[in-house]
Amino acid sequence: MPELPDVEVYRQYIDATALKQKVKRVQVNAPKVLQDISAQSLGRRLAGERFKRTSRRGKHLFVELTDGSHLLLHFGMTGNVHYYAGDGEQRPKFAAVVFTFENDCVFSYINKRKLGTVSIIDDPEEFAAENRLGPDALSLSEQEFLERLEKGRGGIKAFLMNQRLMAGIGNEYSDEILFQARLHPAVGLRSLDPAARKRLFGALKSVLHTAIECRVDPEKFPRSFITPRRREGAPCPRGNGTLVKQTVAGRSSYVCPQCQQA
DNA sequence: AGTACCACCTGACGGC
DNA sequence: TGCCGTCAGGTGGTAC
Repeated sequence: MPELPDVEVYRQYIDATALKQKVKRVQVNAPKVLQDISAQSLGRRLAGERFKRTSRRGKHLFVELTDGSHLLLHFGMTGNVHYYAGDGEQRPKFAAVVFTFENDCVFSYINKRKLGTVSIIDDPEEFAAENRLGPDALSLSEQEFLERLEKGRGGIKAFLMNQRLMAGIGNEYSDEILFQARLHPAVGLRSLDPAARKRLFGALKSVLHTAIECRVDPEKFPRSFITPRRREGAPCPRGNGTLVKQTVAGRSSYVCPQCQQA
């Protein structure tokens, strides 16, 4: 799940729960997710620190600590977070890293497939530069977006998912954006006319904003979205036919052949 | 520069 | 019910 809207909702969730709490101890159940840090030193770095404030860039979530360093969370394909009272509720399944606070509440970084990342970094900006992460997709102006479009050469779906051009869009939301913009994912950037370019930018913003407003709950998504019915043979929300699945940019993609011409 | 493919991990699901 | 193959919303490396 975790693309930009999901990670934004996780961020808001942390703000509403674990923020300002002081860490008592850290338990690492899946050392695999730790990057450039041992379980022991993660615990040492965090003990006594508070979760001061959160930020996000694309699919990366940062929690600033009292000492100015940042806890970095990336969720891969199966990451999630959960906060609960330590005594009553039982530890969620697949809890990879568990943070216990002074108030005995628990913040859990969950990751079933362990493809995510937990680390401590000095500075998110520096991290983004080192990893060549593009600007957050929601902070991108139309002009910046169009400039990037003009420089690109490949297919439109690969463009949207390229984290170096803009950060945050993954497989699922790229399909939704392209459906809303009525563009086929395999269309080459250079064949897009100005109206299509503008439409794409509008769809990008509205899809991401809408998903966040709905707290990424597919049941709350507008009827016009394909995400809640993301499977082959599902009806096109515009009543134009049925969705088909095809591989584009190496990923499973769902398109309405009537609305989205190749 | 862009794409295609593999690897990383492990669970969920459908078919037999 | 049980086993097996297939697929999964991310990312990074490698090889064209």
